[in-house]
Amino acid sequence: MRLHQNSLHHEAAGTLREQIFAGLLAPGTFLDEVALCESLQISRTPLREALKVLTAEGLLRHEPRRGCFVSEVTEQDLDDIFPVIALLEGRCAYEAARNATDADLVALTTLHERLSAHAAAGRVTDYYACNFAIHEAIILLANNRWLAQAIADLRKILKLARLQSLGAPGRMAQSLQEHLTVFAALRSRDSEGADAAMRTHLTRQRDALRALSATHTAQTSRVAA
Amino acid sequence: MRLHQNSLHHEAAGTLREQIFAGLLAPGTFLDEVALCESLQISRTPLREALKVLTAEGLLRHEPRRGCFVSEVTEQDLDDIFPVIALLEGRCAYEAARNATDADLVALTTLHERLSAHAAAGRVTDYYACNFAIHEAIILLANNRWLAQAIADLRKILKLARLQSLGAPGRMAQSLQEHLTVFAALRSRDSEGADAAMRTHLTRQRDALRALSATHTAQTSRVAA
DNA sequence: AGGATTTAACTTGCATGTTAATTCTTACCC
DNA sequence: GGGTAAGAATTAACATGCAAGTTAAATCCT
Repeated sequence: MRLHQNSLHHEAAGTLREQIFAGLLAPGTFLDEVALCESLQISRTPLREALKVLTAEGLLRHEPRRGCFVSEVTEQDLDDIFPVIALLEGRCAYEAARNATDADLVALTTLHERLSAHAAAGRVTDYYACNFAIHEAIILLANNRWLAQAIADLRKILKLARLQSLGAPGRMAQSLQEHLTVFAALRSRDSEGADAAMRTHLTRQRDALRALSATHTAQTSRVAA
Repeated sequence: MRLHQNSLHHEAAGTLREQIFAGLLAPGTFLDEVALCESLQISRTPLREALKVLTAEGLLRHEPRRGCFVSEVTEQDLDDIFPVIALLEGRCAYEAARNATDADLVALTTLHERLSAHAAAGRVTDYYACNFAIHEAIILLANNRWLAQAIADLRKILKLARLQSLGAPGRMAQSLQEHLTVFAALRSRDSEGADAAMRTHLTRQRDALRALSATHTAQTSRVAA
């Protein structure tokens, strides 16, 4: 009857993951099995298998005999995660500087031209997407499956937190400059420089975020007062 | 009737994980669901949930409509994983040098005394265990949940490969010296030095392993010839 | 009236039945 | 004799039913 190209639990895990990233399932919310079964139009078995997968990924937290809840990401988690990603993506930049072919550099040039254009025009969403593409490209150039995996695992948690650091005034321009510095190092095959520049970029990203959340909490407490 | 302290799928995942690490389920072997159900005395549902968890961890590989197989670790994987672990545990040593209290250093002193004794007496198994305890201690001292998680994820894959690098002649003595170098840096709060020493230690570990596998393949091919 | 205890509704967790896809076997045709 | 196609067996994937545990409300006792 039905074409089982991909298994249902795999599909379910995918859609739930997207819903979590989209904020439809916010951190802390309880996941009612039967309700999700109705919404996904599947039975409880594949759904429960999907929940196990997402729990193993760290997106959900499982309390025995209580059920699953969307994981919550604290500021402490961000303080822990960002330095690790900086280390790992720094390493990617290091390797990328050694591995990149001329064709790779041409492709990266195009991406950076687009990034500059988006920054100049103030297109935040496009900037996010292009920024993401550049990071992905550099990770691919590192050509290390497990390095990429480790980064992906941690970035999943960040995605769950739905950070929007570019909201800080001037952050997009600063981010662009950092990216151009990384790219300059890549072009001149300066692996150490690329490593350092990428670590700086991600450290600054965390700083921008922290500043933003500080002003935000200050605002909310001012409203509360 | 039965006390459901831990759920069955959780228990099953644990025992299967141990069986994989112990080599009872060797890389490449197919996991027959009904056979495992009999051996674990559980039904197919919790078993399948356990398989999903282990697949997410990377210990198993899942082929749609075919089933699960124990993951195989190639030399390429080792070449990819070791540098990443070196980076991450290096960072742990860096943080540990800054975080360790005097009491922590006393505990580490005891562990290193034991490590030296095991090395002097040639007790390989005890050396492994003590070596592992020291690595764990330093990871804990780094006090970064996600850094520890990333390391644990990668070490799981290494455990699956059942590496025994201490088989190389003189490796245990060399390993001991490297550990003592790391510890000296920790004691003098030299975070950069601790980082570098730990990275060196793990790089050498990979080298010892590569040399060992080279002699092994040379031997087997000699036998085959 | 306030607190403790019992009980009922609900939900998770496990077992088993059912379906459908893949693979292996076998027979048949070229 | 080799290759292909049809069919049978195997089994992964899904649905459903049942049992046990948790939560919360209602009743009873002090």
